[in-house]
Amino acid sequence: MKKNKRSSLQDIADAVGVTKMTVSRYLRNPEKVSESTRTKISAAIDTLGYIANKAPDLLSNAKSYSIGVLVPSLTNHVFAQVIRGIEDVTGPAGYQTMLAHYGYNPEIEEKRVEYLLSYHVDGLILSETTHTDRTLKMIEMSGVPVIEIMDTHHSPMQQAVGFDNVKAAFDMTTALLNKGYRNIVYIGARLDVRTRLKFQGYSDAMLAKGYTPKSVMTDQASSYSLGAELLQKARTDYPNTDCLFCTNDDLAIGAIFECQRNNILVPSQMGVVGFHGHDIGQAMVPQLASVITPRYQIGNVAGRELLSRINSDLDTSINYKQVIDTGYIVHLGESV
Amino acid sequence: MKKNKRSSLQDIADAVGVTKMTVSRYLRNPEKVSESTRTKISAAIDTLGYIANKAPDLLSNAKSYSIGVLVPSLTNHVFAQVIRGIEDVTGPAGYQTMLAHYGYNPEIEEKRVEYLLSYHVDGLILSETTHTDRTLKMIEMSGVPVIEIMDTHHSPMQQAVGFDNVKAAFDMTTALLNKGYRNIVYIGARLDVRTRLKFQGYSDAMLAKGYTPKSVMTDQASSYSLGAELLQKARTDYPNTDCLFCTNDDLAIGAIFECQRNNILVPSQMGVVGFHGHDIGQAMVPQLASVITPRYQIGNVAGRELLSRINSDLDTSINYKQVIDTGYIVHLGESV
DNA sequence: AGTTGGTATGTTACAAGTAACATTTTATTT
DNA sequence: AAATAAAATGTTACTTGTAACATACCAACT
Repeated sequence: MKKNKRSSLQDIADAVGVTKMTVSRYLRNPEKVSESTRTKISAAIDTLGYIANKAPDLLSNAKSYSIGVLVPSLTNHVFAQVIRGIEDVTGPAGYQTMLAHYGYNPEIEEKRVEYLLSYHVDGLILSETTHTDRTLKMIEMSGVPVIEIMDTHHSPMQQAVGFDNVKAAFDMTTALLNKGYRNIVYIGARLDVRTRLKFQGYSDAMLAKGYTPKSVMTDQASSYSLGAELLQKARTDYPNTDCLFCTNDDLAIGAIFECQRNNILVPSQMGVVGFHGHDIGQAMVPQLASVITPRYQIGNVAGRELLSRINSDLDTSINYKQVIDTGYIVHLGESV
Repeated sequence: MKKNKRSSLQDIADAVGVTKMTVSRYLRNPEKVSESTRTKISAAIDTLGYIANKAPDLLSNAKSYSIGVLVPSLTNHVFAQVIRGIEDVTGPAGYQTMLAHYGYNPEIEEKRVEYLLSYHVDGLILSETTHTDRTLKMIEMSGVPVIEIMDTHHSPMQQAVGFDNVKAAFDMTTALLNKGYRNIVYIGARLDVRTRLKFQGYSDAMLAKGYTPKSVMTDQASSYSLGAELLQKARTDYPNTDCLFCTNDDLAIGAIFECQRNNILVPSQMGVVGFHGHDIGQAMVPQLASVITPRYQIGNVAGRELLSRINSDLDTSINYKQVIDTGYIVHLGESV
């Protein structure tokens, strides 16, 4: 049994007894088609279940009204809010999001970018500042506007929206030192660029006040249970640890749970700090100290900027460098 | 300044001095092109940064090697694992995922389905069992295979992979009653189909043993803070509440935190149960009682089935009804 | 030299929809 | 009734890549 081919404009036209041009007009400017024809076409479309084909749009190089959004991971709660921020701007403007993820891997990112460009997305939002050479080349040649989100520490391809991870970690570490912590250990997982940047900020702050940076790092993916493990490792490696600066909230929360299981009082015996300020950390007891990052706003601004560049006549992809800093809030909560 | 148009096969051909057919051959069957031409084409492609255009694939009705995956929400952690399960099968087989979300709204789902079909996806995975008439029509006419995941309580369009939400809630409620709880209150948010199915299972179990179902419901989206609120509402509405059966882990965890803030002992003064068995609930203190659902496996099985139908010659979209039940585990943890 | 066979490359047609222009039909005016 | 304007519909050309067929070229053999 053969699959029933989906119906094209031609099929509708045949059913009604006009040319496909008339059907095309009906879809685009109904008022240019006579009342009687309109009724017949409408009925035929309902009966045959017509679905537009994107191919001609791509062919004629028209706008696809799609934007490509690349996030490293769907498990990472950070990006759900970023995406909401993007779509709250792009959706009402008639753009659909093509969402893909690449597991923090630049080679996979390259494949995803190629995929998105092969569908002629009108713009790209990337979550990384490091890319393969071919990724850079493809984007440059395609001429689509690109915005890199989350980190503004590096010089952007074209435009970046986010905050400075080094500075954020520096500020948080300084606040912890001011609170009296001295043996702060940095806890890192999935050694991606941002984890390294935060470690740098932490180290800078420690060294600035004459303390030694210490860290427990792994390339495993973050999880609550990993946070528990790394707390134990920190206490073994550095027995007088008085505070953990975790690269994200998941690790921090896992560490706090492990403290609870081992009757280590937080914050009096152990301070614990996360990064991003997720709901769960803010809802838990004790409330988690964290750097609260404006994820929704980052998405929102990125979406707005991207749209404005898509709708600009200028080729903004050439010789265009701009950084938009959305800031962050050092929030000390109850866990330090 | 005009945007630099992306290069086509024709541009490569012009640069080398052959026809685009030769370039096409180079990409598809390099051995059919002479050594010298091959070298020149390869160089030109590098220089011009050629990216394939998907349009001709769509036009010639060839397979797009894309599958559409529709999830209700990206915030809901349930689906991150489902997607991983899907892509672990479809990725190695050369399929890309077109991911979209619809905020639990059938009208938006309809738009997303239309969007995905306009890009000629080879198959669809939907997370819902209720759809608009037009959604059903479009899918039927397009002839693409569809799999509905998560719930198997309803009769599927074609094929469903998941578990029976009614039965799962019934089993959990029965386990709670066997443990001695009598005043179990059902806590529901975002009144989607699955929340209602679970409430039905809970009610059936309560009534079967002669107890009165009680519930606190809201159509707000789930969150940890909402769980805290609903705990308080349950205690106000039903002062002798001894256990909360929450429609998901987020609400349950929020409720437990609120108990901790109010010095209500869990489980001795209040049992709390969630649904889905997420990491966070399993890592926390006390470990959350929950119905552990095989989300990765659901995605995996759905992906496998979809691929097998895409690659089948038969038109499996007609007169095809199959339900694959992946089961679930009632896990009582430490919070009851 | 002429035939055969293989290799490399070219030509044409096609898929779906639309812009631009062309033609036909209908309505309105003189 | 003829002329004109306006409305409705049709025709052609174009976008990209590839299948199917056609041609050109060169080497090997009779």
